[in-house]
Amino acid sequence: MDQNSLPPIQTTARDDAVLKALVGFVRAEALQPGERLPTERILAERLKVSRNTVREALTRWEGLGLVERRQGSGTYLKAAVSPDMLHMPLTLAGGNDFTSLMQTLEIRRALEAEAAALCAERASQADIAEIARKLDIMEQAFRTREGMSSEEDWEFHQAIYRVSGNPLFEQIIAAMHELFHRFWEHPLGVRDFGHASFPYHRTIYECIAARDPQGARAEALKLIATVEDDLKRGAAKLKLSSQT
Amino acid sequence: MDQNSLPPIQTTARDDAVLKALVGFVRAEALQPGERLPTERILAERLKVSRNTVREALTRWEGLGLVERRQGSGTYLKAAVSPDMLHMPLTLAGGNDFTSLMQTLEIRRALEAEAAALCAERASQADIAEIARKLDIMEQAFRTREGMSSEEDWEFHQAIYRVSGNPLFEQIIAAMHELFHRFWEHPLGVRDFGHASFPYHRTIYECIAARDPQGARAEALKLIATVEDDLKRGAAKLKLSSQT
DNA sequence: GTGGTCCAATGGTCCAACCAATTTCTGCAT
DNA sequence: ATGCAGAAATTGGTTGGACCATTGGACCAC
Repeated sequence: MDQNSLPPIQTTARDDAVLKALVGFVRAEALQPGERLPTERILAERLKVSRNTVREALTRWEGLGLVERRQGSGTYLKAAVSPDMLHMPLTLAGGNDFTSLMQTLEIRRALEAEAAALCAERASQADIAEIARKLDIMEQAFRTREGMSSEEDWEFHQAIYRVSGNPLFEQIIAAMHELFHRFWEHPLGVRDFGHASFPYHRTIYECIAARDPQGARAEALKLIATVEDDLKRGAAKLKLSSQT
Repeated sequence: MDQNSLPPIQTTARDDAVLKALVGFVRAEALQPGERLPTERILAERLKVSRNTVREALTRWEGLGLVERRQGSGTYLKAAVSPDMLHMPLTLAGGNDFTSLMQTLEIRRALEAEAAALCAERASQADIAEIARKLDIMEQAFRTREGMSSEEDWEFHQAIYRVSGNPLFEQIIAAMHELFHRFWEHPLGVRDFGHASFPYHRTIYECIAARDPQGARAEALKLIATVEDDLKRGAAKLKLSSQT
């Protein structure tokens, strides 16, 4: 017997049902992000459930960033909803903590390499031209400002994720990038943070233009490795300075 | 008199305060994942807030995957908590269609390979023994039930993610695993789905036990490749059957 | 042991208020 | 009419109390 043939019975799932009904409502009314959805009291009455249950459901959506509640005003849609959304709550310990940054880099290393390889496989001529444009902008910003510009750098990488044909790359890395950003602004005392990664942007591009997935993957790995080195240097420096 | 002994009345953000207090409690008691935390009624009484407020707070933690509630039993810690956790709730508009599943597989391929490699680098003897145990259970389930058991298979992979030392692997892949589960409920007519992946579980383990990161990475890639093939076969079959 | 029954503990839901922030309306002075 | 301060209505946030459904252990008869 296959235990999968006996799915666990589910007698109650009130708040889940509320959310499902709410998805249906949003679609039926074609609600756009920013619009207000019915008050908790109305929802409770219409769905024939307690207001508490409605609140628990909305609390879940609020935690997922799908909705925003304003006391005295109402509850507002914050993002598009669809019947089969995939929720990926990521939690990592510590903010500027070295370990968590290193952990995000391990994830990014895996995804960046894969995205670069896929990009090299799938890029059209137009895609390659677009990436070249972002690369030029980044390189020019690097020369005029004499240092890595996180803004233009990010644009370049995003172009690669987009061309990879898989939107998940951009979304996942974007979530972690946000975390990285605050720290990027004021690096850990490493003056030329990210400097070493500069040349690899062009080598990645050249591999993509040459339709060389393995090369693109290798160059992406080298790029992340330089960032990891910078991070380790910064951590060592920080450790020294905190030893009074 | 110590003014710290006066519980400051925050007019707003009650449930946030509850979570902060809960973080303090978990650290003070050194609660490990899997352990039970106080009942809602006790928390409400101790923190001098309503039980509903406690519930809203716990609902948020449940949504973040930090905690699991079992009716009639209690609320259990599911992950380590720290005062300065960073949450990145990421919701993706997915679907049960072939394309979405393929996209999640591309992400999983990247992460699975990296996790296997890191695991091979970092595994202690105890870790290796634990993975061997999960592997045995899985192989036995395979033989007795003559087919891949998603439950035991998942346990094996989770063990690898855990040993990798980076909780993000488990978190991200777990979210995508959930999506796959839905799909498994509605099988695409491929009877022996996942069958081909079976032998690679042992080869991955052997590479890990031999502390061979590159080998582990290669075997993990082969495993994912078999799943991709199964998926493609299922999609082709579905396409045929839908052509009336 | 095995299988039942009972019972206390616990999360899930409900109700009916009241509080706090916000928005809307009202009415008066200009 | 206009502007604006204050009242009133609206809405999310909180409270306390009650009951239901599930769980898991204790106890008992067989």
